[in-house]
Amino acid sequence: MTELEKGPTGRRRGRGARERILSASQQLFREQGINRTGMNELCAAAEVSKRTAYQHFTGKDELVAEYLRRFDPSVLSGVFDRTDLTPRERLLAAFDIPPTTPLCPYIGAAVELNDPQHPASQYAREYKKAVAARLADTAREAGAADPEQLGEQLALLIDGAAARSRVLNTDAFPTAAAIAAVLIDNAIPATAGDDRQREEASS
Amino acid sequence: MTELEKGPTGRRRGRGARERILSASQQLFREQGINRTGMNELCAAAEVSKRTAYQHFTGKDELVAEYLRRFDPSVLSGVFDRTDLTPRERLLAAFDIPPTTPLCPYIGAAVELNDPQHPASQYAREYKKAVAARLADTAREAGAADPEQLGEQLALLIDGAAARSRVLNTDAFPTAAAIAAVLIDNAIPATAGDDRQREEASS
DNA sequence: TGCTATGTACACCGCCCTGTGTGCTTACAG
DNA sequence: CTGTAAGCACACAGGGCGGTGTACATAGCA
Repeated sequence: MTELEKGPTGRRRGRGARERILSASQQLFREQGINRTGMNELCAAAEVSKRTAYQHFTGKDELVAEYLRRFDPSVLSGVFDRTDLTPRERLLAAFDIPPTTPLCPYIGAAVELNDPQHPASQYAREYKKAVAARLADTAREAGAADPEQLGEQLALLIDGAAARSRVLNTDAFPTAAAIAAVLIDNAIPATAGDDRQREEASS
Repeated sequence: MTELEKGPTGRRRGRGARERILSASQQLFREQGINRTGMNELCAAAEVSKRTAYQHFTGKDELVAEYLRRFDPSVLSGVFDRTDLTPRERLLAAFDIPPTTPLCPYIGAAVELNDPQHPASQYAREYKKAVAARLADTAREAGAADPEQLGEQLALLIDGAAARSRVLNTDAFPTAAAIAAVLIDNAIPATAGDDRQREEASS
């Protein structure tokens, strides 16, 4: 999406089938899940010949891994890079995921693939660790006493909200945000150099 | 498992194929997931003829729903019924799920089936609500200011720990328990009639 | 203009899946 | 002992799946 993608050789000939394949993956894998989306269907949606798809990806497994790697982490990086917010606000903003996101695709992939060795599962693990690390960094910036712990806790809240939203078909992120607010206030010493306005989450 | 199961007619003839089928479901669906477990494999594991299986269940969907309905909620009821613990201890004990449980099967089913209308998905929703309700009851018993909110929050923590454990292949329940302790202490007024020993979770 | 990488169209393979049809055997109650 | 419900063995239908083979079309650079 961000930039016109080059083929495997890097010469960028043809008409960008690879991009269309990955774009269709984003939509279909998320809407229907990985296992319920066949390669035929995916290629039809991408308006790409099946043969072409298998010239770009050795198999569905590789495509799935690339799909996760390419997943636009709009929520993630979009929040952490905002300089208009204090660190504490950034931590809370991570829970503002309004209507979209049927389920964090990393959780979905881990469940559907059911194989920790699968490249996609490995990447999902890396991603989750990376999110926790960025949360920990921001927590440190916000002056948390134990930033690593707070980062891990907030990451768990995000995953909990995602999973619970999926099962119950409702938005659980407000609940998670309320918990996050409590944890953040508990973890940041009162003398931290941050604007500590106290906001109660009353639903 | 609890009681010898009767066939569809209730006469209990034969040699209890239905029980073996459900028992095998418990094992295989949990170990391998639902979609990755074929009926052939399942029947072989249950030492049951495929024909017999389809005489007990109209289809795999019905079997899956019954598998969830029959899932031994040892953690759930086992914890809530313990009278040797104070309400507060019972809330915390819900996070003592030591080694087992690859993933809460309800989350797994919701992800794998990807259909909110599926009977199993509907039951998963009911179950999750029931857990939150029992947590809320216990929270009320423990004297929480807003027991419904605390129940929902603790339920979210459990789901978060389950999901995160699955993706990262590590045990996230201690982290969730630490958060729970904070929430519980924050939600229960200091004057609540409960033993309030302060326990810090330092990992 | 031609060369080559890229993409196309579509039939096809082998596999595994859910689910059935059929005829036979066994357990158990009366 | 006998009738009947329960279970069994096994082949097979029908379909979707991931993936391939083949012959052909096109885009873009030299």
